[in-house]
Amino acid sequence: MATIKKKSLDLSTEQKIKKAALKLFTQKGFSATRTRDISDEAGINLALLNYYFRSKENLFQLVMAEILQKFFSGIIEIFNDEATSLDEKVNSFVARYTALLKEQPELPLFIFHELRLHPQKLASKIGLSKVFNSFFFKQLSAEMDRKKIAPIHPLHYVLNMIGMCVFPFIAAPLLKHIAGVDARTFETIVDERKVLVPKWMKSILNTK
Amino acid sequence: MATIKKKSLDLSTEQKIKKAALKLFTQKGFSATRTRDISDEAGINLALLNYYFRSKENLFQLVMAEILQKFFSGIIEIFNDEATSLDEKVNSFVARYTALLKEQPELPLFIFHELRLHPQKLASKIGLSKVFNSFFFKQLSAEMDRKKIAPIHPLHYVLNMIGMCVFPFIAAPLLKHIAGVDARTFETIVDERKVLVPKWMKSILNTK
DNA sequence: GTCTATAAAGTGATAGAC
DNA sequence: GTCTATCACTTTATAGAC
Repeated sequence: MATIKKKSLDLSTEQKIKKAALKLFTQKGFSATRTRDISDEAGINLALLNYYFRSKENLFQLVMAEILQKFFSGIIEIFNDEATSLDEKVNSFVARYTALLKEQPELPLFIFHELRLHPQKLASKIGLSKVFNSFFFKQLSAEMDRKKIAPIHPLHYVLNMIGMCVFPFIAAPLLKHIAGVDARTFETIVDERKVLVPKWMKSILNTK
Repeated sequence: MATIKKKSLDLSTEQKIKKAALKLFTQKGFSATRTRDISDEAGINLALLNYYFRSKENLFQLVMAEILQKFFSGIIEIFNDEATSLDEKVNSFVARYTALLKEQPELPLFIFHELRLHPQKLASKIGLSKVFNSFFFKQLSAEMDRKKIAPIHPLHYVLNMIGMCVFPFIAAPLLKHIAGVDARTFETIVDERKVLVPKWMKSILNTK
């Protein structure tokens, strides 16, 4: 009992602040989030936020770095795996990102929103240079060669795959609050897509 | 020469403010936009903003109403046209929204972002109740009946169609500033999709 | 490390002259 | 209608006691 693992109830002050910041930044974005909101959410004093992180901006950068790392590392990893087929990569991608997004549904809207406001500042935190000459792209080219159909720019394929996984979560507020889709139906849809998206991606490769 | 049409250079003060507000709100969102930014952009005095629109909030509501109307009226219109086939509707939708988004690429990210923050406040401004029993949905059901394949929830189909058009513009900051896709390539991709998306939508209907 | 109090700057809005 | 000046309030950040 000398050293016990940290429970969610007894986080360090620093961790409490980061957790609260993660939640509020992703929900409301950088500009709409007040440092007081964060300190309240964390259940600590406002001054402690600056004691630990110096500034709101600095706290944001730290949280953002973790989020971007978490969000994009999966793509690199899957795309560069030389042991898996194209189909397997699509399956992995869809399964992994659907799971991630069910856990943190606000992530895509948050990331793309902030990315638009500060593209330069965040660019250094994302290593995506390896994507375009990844093993995935080679496999994709080979597959299009093998078929008799007219090849498409690989970007089309990636946009479709990512978009099909991510867009439902971007459109979720619209679906739920305006189109009247209930939470139950939304979850069913998302789950069905884990099977459907890979099928559609195959049929896209066969479209002439 | 007595009455001449308004040129973009001699807009009324009220119009100048609305134009500036539209630009800045869509670029940065409500929270990150300062009323001073708007007055500067419009080339007028800050006090005039409140003289004409009473408050930032009020100006936002007005601008937002126009944006939402512009963005969603097209869907209703196309979906309820009983004179066109399913394929024609998809073609119309893709052509119309691609053109709209090439003109105002920030629209989707802005709309979905604000929609998430104030779903209730904006819900009344969007009439989407008619979508789910639209003629489009009836045609879609009929088409899936006619084919021998297992039918999918119509929401899958709509999410794919809208997502395939809209997602490239949501991902644009990522593509341009992080993945290194130049503006020229991006435009080519978007233009190619005007032809490709309808094809893919057909093949999705044939996927078993 | 944590708190209270407060400084310093930003931001929406208005009064009042022209 | 348009401007300058300014108010009232919010928000980030820090100083200093404990």
